[in-house]
This record gives sequence, C-alpha cells and structure tokens, in this order.
Amino acid sequence: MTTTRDPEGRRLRIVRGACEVIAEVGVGNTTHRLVAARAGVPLGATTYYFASLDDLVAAALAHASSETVALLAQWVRRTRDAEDLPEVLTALTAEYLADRPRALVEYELYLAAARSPQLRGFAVAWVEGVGDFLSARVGAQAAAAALAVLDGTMLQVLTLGTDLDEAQLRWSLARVLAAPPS
Amino acid sequence: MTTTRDPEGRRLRIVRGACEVIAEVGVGNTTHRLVAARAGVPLGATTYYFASLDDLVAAALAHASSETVALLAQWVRRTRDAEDLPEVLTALTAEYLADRPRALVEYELYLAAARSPQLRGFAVAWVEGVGDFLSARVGAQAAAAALAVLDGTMLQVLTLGTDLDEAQLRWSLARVLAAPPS
DNA sequence: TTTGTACTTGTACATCTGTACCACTCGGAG
DNA sequence: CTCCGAGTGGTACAGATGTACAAGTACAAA
Repeated sequence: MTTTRDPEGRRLRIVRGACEVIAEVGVGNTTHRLVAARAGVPLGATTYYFASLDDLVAAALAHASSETVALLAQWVRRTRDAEDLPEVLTALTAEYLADRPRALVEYELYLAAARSPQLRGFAVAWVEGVGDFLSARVGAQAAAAALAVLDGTMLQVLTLGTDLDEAQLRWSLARVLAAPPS
Repeated sequence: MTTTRDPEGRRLRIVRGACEVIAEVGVGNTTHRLVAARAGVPLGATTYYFASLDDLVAAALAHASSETVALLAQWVRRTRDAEDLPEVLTALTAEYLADRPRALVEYELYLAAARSPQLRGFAVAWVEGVGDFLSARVGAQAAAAALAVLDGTMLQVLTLGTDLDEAQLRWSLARVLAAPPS
C-alpha cells in the first residue's frame, strides 16, 4: 500500500513541488507543509530529504536556475547561426514567458539574490550567460544593452500581467543591436 | 515617562519601520514584532494603527510607491527642457539607485504585483508614468524601449550588487532614443 | 531466511506568529 | 474642574510553523 521506494524520484517531486509553491505564494510564504501537500508526500519526507527549510528552498531555486542554464544553452544554439538576431531573441523570449509560473520563480530568485549573496551566483550565471554569447556576436556594449532590454521587458510582462508585445521587443532589440551608423 | 502623543507621527514611524524591515528581510518575512522593534514602538501600536499585517505591509508599499510617484514628478520636471536626454536619465537613475534599500523595496513591490492584483496599480503607475512623459518626447516605441532599458538596468544593479555603469546606460539610451535614421 | 539499513510515516513539541484585549494615561471639550 | 474618548503599553492565547523523533517497512546483501 505504501508508495514504491524511489528516493531520487521523491526528492525530485519535492523540489518540483517547492518550485510550484514558490511560484504561487512566493519564497517568504513557502512552508514545509505546503510543499509536502503539493508534492503529495507526508510532512516528514521534506525534513528527511532536506536538513532545513532554507535548504529546501535553496534546492528549489537551484533547480529553477539549472533549468535556466539548460535553456541558455538552447539560446546559444539557436542564435549561433541566426540571420535576424532580434527576431530570434524575441521568439525565444516569448517561449520563455509562455511558462509564466516558472518565469516567475526565476525572477523571484533573481530578486532574492539582491539580499542573499549565496544566491547571487544564479543571477550572475544568467547575466553572464546571455551577455557572453551576445558579446561574441555584437560587441560588449550592444550585448549589455540588449540584455537590459530583455530583462526589463520580461520583468514588465510578469509584473503587469500583460502579453509580450513582440513587435515592440523586436524593434527595441533592432535599435540596440544595429551595426553602428557608418 | 510615556512618549508624547503624536498619532500621525507614530503612524509614519511604523510605516517607515515597515519599509526598512521589508528592505532587509523581504515582504514574506516581515512581522508585526520586527516592525514594532524597528520603529521603536510597542507591539500593540502596530495592531492599533493597522487592522492586520496585510494592511500594514500594504501601507508600507503604498508609501514606497508614493515616494516613487513624487520622484517621477521630479523626473518629468528635469527632463522637460533637457537637451541631452540620455545624460539626464542616466543621472536620475544613478540618484535613484543611491538609496539602495528604498530601491529594493520598490522592486520587491514591483515583483509582488505579479501575484496580487491589488498591488498591480503601483506597478502600472511606474510604467505609465515614465512611459507617458517619454512618449511625448520621443514617441511610443522609443519610450517603451527606453523604459525596458531602465528597468532591466536597475534590476541588474540591484541583484548583482554592482555599481551602475553610467557610460553603458548612456550608450544604451542613446541608441534607443536616437532619432530615426533619415 | 535472516539481518541490517535506508527510507517512510505520523506525531510531538517548543517557538513564533497574528491579533484580541486589558488597564492605564493624557489632553481637550463641556 | 470633570469627564470621556483617543492613544498607549503590556500581556494572553489560539493557531501555524520548523524540526526532532520513534516506530514501522521494504529491499538488498549475507
């Protein structure tokens, strides 16, 4: 009658549950009991797999971050031989924002990094990840500008709850990434 | 021996204390007791002036938001007859980020708006406030692009804990605000 | 089969939380 | 002066929370 044993699967279920809870109620309101209920495991399981609530939340954020890194690799691949960079970046942004809860968790993590240095690595990974591969294509200044445009746009879409204005983003990126006037 | 009576002052002290606490520990970890201790008032005072913790936090966020609106008016004034718009906007951004805790509270509020619609008004006020007065100067598309640059830049500065790269911001804004090539 | 250990599950408990509420004091209206 | 209500400060309490733990269970090795 008990669930078949699967420690790694269980750990993953808990982490995923934690991500969902964080997306719904925020990092600060996340509790052992909410996560356990969401993951469908007894309360004791969450304390067995994670030494403390902080560990649990950190694991969830690390999980979200690792998904971002994986996504980043995909971005690099799909922009490497892209002709129209603004077009591709806009499409990627739209895809990213399609999973709104996940995006929300990552921006929550992003902002939480402002307060806790041990989370800062995740934020740095994102900024440097996007920045580096863009720099190689268009130079450091344009890359930094494009990164700001992307971050600002995503933040606005998430906070205002509106849809992404793809035409606007394409225009902004084109402006920023354009070759310098000769 | 008791403090001289000053209801309005007290209310303000509590709200300010709440802002500081939010800046330090985040919205989710803010408690009556932390705020009371920070404001230097007894626990009962916080429940006397605010019906619930949610009300208290909301008041603090409203306070932070109103400061932003006041700041916005200043931005409008100082950009109205500015020759070099990127230059002025960069300077204003640097000033804004100088008070890091306050900026942090506002971005916390900004992101919290993603989850609670009653906070969305504050986020909208910021976006529309900056957007409108920029639109009048440079057109809707350029204004939206500049707004994304500003938001993205500020978010990065806050999360990465780095200093504002003013030259970079000036460059990005110039790119985005430049008159269309004729 | 027996045994040991990693995993499971439910409960227990100290602590912290929001909030209600008491007795008290000041300051102004009558 | 008297009184009354707004403001003050301290305490109480029910509920939620993080975490420890004891008792049980399944599975792999001997």
